[in-house]
Amino acid sequence: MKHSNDNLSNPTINDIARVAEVSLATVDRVLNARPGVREVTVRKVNEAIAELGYVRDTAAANLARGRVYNFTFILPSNENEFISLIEAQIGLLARGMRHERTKLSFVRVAAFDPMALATAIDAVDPTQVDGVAILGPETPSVRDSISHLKAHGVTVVSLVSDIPSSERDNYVGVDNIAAGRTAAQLLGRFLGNARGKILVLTGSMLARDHLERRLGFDEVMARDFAHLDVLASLEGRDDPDLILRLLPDAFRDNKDIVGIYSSAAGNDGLLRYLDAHDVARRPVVVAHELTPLSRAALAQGRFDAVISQDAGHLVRSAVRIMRANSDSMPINPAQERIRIDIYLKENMLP
Amino acid sequence: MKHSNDNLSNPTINDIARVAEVSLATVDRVLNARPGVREVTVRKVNEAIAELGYVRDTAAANLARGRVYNFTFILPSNENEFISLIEAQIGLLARGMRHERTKLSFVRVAAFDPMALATAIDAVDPTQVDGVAILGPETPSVRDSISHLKAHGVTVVSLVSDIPSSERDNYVGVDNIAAGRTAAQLLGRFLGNARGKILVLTGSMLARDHLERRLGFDEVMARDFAHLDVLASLEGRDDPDLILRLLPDAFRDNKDIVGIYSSAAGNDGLLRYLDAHDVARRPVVVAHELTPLSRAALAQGRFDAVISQDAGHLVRSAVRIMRANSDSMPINPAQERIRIDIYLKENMLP
DNA sequence: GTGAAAGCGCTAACAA
DNA sequence: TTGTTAGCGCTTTCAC
Repeated sequence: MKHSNDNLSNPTINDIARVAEVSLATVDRVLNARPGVREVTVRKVNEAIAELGYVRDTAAANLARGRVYNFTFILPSNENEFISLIEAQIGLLARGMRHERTKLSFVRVAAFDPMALATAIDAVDPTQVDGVAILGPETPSVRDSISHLKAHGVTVVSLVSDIPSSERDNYVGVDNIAAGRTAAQLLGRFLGNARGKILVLTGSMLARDHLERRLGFDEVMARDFAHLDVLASLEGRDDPDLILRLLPDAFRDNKDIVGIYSSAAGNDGLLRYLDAHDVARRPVVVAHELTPLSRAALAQGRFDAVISQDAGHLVRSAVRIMRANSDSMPINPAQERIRIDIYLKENMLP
Repeated sequence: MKHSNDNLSNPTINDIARVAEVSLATVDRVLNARPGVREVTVRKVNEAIAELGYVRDTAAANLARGRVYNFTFILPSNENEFISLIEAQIGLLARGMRHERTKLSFVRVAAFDPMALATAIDAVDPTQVDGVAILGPETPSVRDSISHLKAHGVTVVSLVSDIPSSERDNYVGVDNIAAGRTAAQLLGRFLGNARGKILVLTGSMLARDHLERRLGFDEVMARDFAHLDVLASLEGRDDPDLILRLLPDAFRDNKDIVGIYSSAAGNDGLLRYLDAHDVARRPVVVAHELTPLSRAALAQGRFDAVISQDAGHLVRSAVRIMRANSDSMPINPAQERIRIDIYLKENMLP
């Protein structure tokens, strides 16, 4: 039982030109919506395109154009292993795509600082850049800057943390509400019938991804694990030192912490605290993003599970989407859906 | 702080020809290792290539060649939701790649039948096909058939279940030992301090993926959960009806089954049994592959976790690898590493 | 408004 | 053994 797909060669603009009885140049003008073609001619060409089922060969088009894609990532500049991972993947992909007419660059701006981010977005030169991927807070100023960019024909995607109220073309990242739900389910199940309090570490109330995680977390905690007492979020601003300073109070005020959900960055602070204060009954810890640090913590049993998203996939996906948008080509949503990865000590591999 | 990557235009064969003081045709001959070029000339050209850091523009090359890639998948023909998912992804990708000079087809052969598989591999016409992806058992006859294919210049990848003793170019699928370890960890943790027996359903002793999963599962069970009693594998041959017939005996002989690891296909049989025999204390169930059935079971709380691998990624990866191999181009191992996905009810999404 | 022709980077006859 | 030339599918001057 064989299934094959035998449409020998696809139609080219030559075929269109012949059927529509016009020249190559005219077909090209219609194809690229260039002005200066009579209505009638446009229709003739479009009919031929429909009739033959023509699809443009993007590779050939880019070759002829000498087109070069220019994409920029705007990332937070704080110390953050996960962001470093993304940065590394950008560099890696950039090397690989130098010979595919695609240039990647990145800028780092102060974290959780909407004005700095807006300024960075405004600094993008629409004549030089085809697409921008933004990782940052969702605020009116950021929305305005994105709007400005869009008005100048730049494609914009939000990365890791969505900015749905803006005119961004796509969001590249996990469903953070579902990620929070997953963390809750894992923590709840791993705790078995233990009772006590759950400490939640977050980054910033400005960060939509952090808020969404908390939302999903609370939902499942309330629904499936009502016997556990979830504390208010500790806002660590992704800063290990700040977290280290915040934790003593939290543990003094709450003697019976049985679980910790570290929903943002700065895990180093948490680990340092736990190591120093060898708590009698080690709490079950679920953290975010597989990085060298969380990987080690997982291996040593200091973290029980890590919810993550693949930095390589994130970057490749963002670039594929920006490229497709630049060419007004469709994307494959299944390929671009970033999965919520769950890592236990056993499946984190090399 | 901006990082950019400014090597304006890349060198072309024209540049090589000029530097090496030869014609375009000669450069092409060297590039494609065609015969009939003097040693000295070859060296001159290669030096120019190295000096200029030339990298061939594959898109342009394929355009000139009119090259069409032809890849075939050989899949088992039993009723199996996961295989159907793969098949669907092949169809989907085939449609998308019709305009990228890539043709995909598939054949289905009897499952767990090395001779049928070998026959199917032998039936591949090396003059028509550039690459073959094989999902099937690892036996001497299969190895020989693969060897024959390789000798005729066809690229071969193993899919889902590896065939490492063969000359296959790559394996596309998860690390099944790690998958088994993960299942054990999940099952063990979810069981808390419950005690009793663990039922393991497998497909066939011929299937390397099934064997590897069992291996990893036993390893972690013995190490971390020695208080649980893991039973011998029940060989269900991925057949729901067979599984349904096997289960009553298993449950009669073992009154205290607290956990089930369904490591292969045929989940429908397991679910039907569990529904019909409403066991007092529902065992914790970890199964493999996210399919419509296992998805529903997760949502309803009949499965506690599902270990999976993304069918779309599997197919895209196999095609990318076969394409790269056909062009003797490097692959990006990070992009091709198939992740062990863990699904709970909370993160399976649409 | 429309068309002819050159050319993007590479390959493949065919000559020499 | 090497070079010349046409052409893959598309874009882009520059004429008409």
